[in-house]
Amino acid sequence: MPYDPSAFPPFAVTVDLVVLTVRRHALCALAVRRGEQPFQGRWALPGGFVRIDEDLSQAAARELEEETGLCAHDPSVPAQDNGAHLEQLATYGDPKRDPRMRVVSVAHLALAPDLPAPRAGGDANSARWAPVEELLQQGGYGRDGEQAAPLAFDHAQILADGVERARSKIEYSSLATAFCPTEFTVGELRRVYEAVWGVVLDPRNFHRKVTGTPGFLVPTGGTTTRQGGRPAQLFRAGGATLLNPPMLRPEV
Amino acid sequence: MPYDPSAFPPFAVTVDLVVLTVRRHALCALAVRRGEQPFQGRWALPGGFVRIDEDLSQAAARELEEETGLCAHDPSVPAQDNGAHLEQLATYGDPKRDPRMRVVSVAHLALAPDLPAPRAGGDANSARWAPVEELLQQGGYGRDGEQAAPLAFDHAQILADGVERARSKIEYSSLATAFCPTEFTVGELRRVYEAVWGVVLDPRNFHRKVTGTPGFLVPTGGTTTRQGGRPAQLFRAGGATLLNPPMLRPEV
DNA sequence: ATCATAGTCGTCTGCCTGACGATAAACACC
DNA sequence: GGTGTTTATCGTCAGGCAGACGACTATGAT
Repeated sequence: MPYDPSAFPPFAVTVDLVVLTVRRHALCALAVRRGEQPFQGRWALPGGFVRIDEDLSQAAARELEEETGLCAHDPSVPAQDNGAHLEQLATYGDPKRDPRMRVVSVAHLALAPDLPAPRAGGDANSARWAPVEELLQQGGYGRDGEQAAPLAFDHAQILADGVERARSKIEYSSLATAFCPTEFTVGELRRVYEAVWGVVLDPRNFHRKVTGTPGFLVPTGGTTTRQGGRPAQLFRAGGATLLNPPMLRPEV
Repeated sequence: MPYDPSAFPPFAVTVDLVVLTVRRHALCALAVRRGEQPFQGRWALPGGFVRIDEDLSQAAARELEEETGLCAHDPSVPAQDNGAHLEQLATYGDPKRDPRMRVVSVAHLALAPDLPAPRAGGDANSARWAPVEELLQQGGYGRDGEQAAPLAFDHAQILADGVERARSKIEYSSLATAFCPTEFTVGELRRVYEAVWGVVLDPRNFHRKVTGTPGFLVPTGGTTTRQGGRPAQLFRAGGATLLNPPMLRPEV
């Protein structure tokens, strides 16, 4: 097929973000309220156009920083600053996914600790953390009795794919630590797994597993009682990124 | 950020294909020779522009059919026709990846059985199956003593990502059967694993594992001696797509 | 002082895997 | 027809790991 630079069909390319965190024992995602048509007033995933001189991961990091103030954490740099984990998720390009024009969206997945409060230009009403089940249930009712309209565009599918990626990835990688602050306890890490998977885990077997996996956790020497009860050892994420053998999700 | 439909930067969107098969005990990928600048005469992955009214997966299936005659196998349809497995891999959008213009490429991964001979408009010289190590080694020499120039664009990276995806995915899914004909023996399936992973597996433990995993293999009742030696039972791929527990790749 | 809460260490049992012996059924060759 | 070679298939055994669960420890609350 002969190549003609002027003949290619023009596309708009965007990045959409699935930003996940764990709050109050629930897996939550960042949602923003749309100010314009289409889907005006509906909740959507944060995102925006890729600039012409910008790499896809740069665009995703920029959008993440604009929406949350989080600094994207490059996976190739093991130094754990206060940044979030960011990785490409999948690309969505159905011709009818945006009624205005042909848009291809490269979705990214970000995992962040609980700390940050959402900010969207200072308008607290236009961005929020919402439990993923609330965002994904179609036609149900939200926490305040508000009608839970489905997410705009195909964002429900994107969110579902991102959640599934996160659920499976913490099985065989140390990525669950991305949901924790720099220093955390085994119990806090266990509550992350419980929230993401929606299950209850045995504290003793979990403790044996994570402390027995070399490179997963590094003790800092300190302890804390911020969860109540007996003081717990504080850990930092170790250098290992792949868990072998993996942490198995209980079946069904 | 106000939305202006005339203001978005225009991108070209393409699909590139990593088509893998197992031939002569080696994992091979489909490569096509470029007829135009840039990278004229170099080997590249097959691919092309996404049409304006076409979904990404449709475009990938169309390119796959054009290059190999293979019919894409929709993963949601368990009926195993003579089609290949096809899934989205990742999207590559470095601003400098194509010197001519801004191109975002949505790479797809296809797994096919050995049978098909490459065809690219009847020109046998412009398409071939090449062992992936040969395509990935930079500056080495190919089988015929031909200088093995690196693949065009960022296709070496795309191919490496596709190979790694295939290697890890056959661990926990039944996808290795996509490399086999409709009916196959346990030994043939084992040779697929050995070729993809580049290891040697114990035939006895492998046999126990795959025949003991419910839903993985369904005996057809027939036998064959096409591999020599004692007749082997013939199997078909079962309905199970996820292997639990997974098939573990030997370490190092 | 007592209780509730959370963390940590052990034990036991069953399952799975890796290593490897043994047997079975075809073909090639003499 | 024997003999060797090749591949398939079944069995055995020991070690590792996970699930179930008992026991003990160290804090704060009342």
